[in-house]
Amino acid sequence: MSTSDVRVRFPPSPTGYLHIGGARTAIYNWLFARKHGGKMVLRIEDTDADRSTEDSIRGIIDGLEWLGLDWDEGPYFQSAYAAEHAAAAERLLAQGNAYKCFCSKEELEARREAAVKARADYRYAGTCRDLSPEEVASREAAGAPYVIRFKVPRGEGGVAFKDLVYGGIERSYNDIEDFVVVRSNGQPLYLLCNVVDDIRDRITHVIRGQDGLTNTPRQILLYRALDVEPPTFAHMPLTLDLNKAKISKRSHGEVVAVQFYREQGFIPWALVNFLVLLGWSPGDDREIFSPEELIEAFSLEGINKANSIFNYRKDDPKFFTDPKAININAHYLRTMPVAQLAELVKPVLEREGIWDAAYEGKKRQWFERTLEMTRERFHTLKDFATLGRAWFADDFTIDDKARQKNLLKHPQLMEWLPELADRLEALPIITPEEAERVARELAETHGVKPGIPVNGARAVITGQIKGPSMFEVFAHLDRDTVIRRLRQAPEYF
RNA sequence: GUCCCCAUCGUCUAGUCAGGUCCAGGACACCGGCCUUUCACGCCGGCAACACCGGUUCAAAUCCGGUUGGGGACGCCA
Repeated sequence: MSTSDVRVRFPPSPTGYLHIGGARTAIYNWLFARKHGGKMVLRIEDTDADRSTEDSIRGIIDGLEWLGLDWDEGPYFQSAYAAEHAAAAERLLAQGNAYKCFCSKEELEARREAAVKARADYRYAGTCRDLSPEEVASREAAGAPYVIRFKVPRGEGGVAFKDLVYGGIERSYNDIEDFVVVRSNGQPLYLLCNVVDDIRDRITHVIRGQDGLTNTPRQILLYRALDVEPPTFAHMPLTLDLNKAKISKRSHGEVVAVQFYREQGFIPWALVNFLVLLGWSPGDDREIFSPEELIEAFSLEGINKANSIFNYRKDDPKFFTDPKAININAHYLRTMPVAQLAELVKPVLEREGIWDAAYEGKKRQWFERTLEMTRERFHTLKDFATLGRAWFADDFTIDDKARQKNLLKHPQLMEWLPELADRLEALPIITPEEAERVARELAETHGVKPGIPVNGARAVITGQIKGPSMFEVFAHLDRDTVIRRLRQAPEYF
């Protein structure tokens, strides 16, 4: 097989949002396709009609697009191929690979419950497996509803396959029950639809979560019955929470949704970079990858077999998601080309109503310099509009700690700060050097350490307790703004 | 309960397939120091793991068996 024959698929069911676990599956598929010059197919598994609305589909696609994961074909919709699914079921029936089962749902459920109660193993007993054609015909004629079950081989032997992550997997026939492929209402089930779709889409590699591992032997049986060579399988470990439970929106909330990261000011690629590391490693110490580097480094062999844990603590005051994710995002924030960062900050400021069109015009340089000065201590794009608000707008609020520690502690600042304003105003042009000189002179005049007036100025000018060198700030910010905010200092006391 | 899978620092992981170079390396988080007008960045240092028991071997995180623990599947969901 030439490498360009690789075809993978990402088949989400529409849920209205992209789950980070799903995103991780998409990422691995995408990387594998890109690495081998293959194609990725997006297929929406919308057979469950009540869950599939236009909005719920949109949510998935939005998430993928935001992450920058592109696909080569699709989106295809599973529901569009109902006729093919039904035809496959007919074929299985005609070939004797499947049979009609008239057992009632209630009856089966009762048996299952009894088995659970008796702590026994439950499996369909095969009651209808050997019904005579006459019997089948008469029940059908009587209008008895039936499902179609796959006829799993009986006796010795089993299904074996080589998983690209887990290695050899084997399951004996005896452990596989005659599973249902078509509902009593005539609708084929996922197991069959999925196989039929993968055959039609000529999928060569199925890369999916480990929760699909037990489906694989049954699906291989389906491939065989349909006389098609099964694809290669690669199952990836799951992502769990700190209690080793599956992460879900129901129990963990928005943190599991990709959209949440967009709202929180994540850089899309940073999230991809974080997610790919959750269960995969290049085999060396690298952790930060450009898309090209990641495609180059990626391989299914690097996927870990053990489940990984998404290190998220609900209500953690310091980290709103896995600390490593935030760290990686912060890394990109402070190292990416500033022009590129500007593109990402723009919508954030726009949303807050503090964007100035001149930032793309004559204030472009000033804007980019501002980003450079502030990004060192920010973690998300949102920080530019919150912690960094004073750089772009007058409606910032002063941090309480900054007010307590750098202002109220030194009541004389009520006079010193306006005095600093006077001294700065007297300068023909405020340079960092000149600003430092006048600030130090002022401190000396009053016999205090320079840090006192300087940090007081930081509080009233930036609203923060921390930030870049204030001498740089005096010179960088609009002269009138600096002087005005210093003169307003007494208002904070 | 049955079947399948897994097991290295708090978390993500390297090392396991080809046993010795590993009294186990990196990253995040945490703690300390340096730098500094502040904080961050950066740099330096610290804390911290081979689940347990047995076997094979001159030698085991690495191979084998068992135990324990965890996860997944067991739907007329996808």
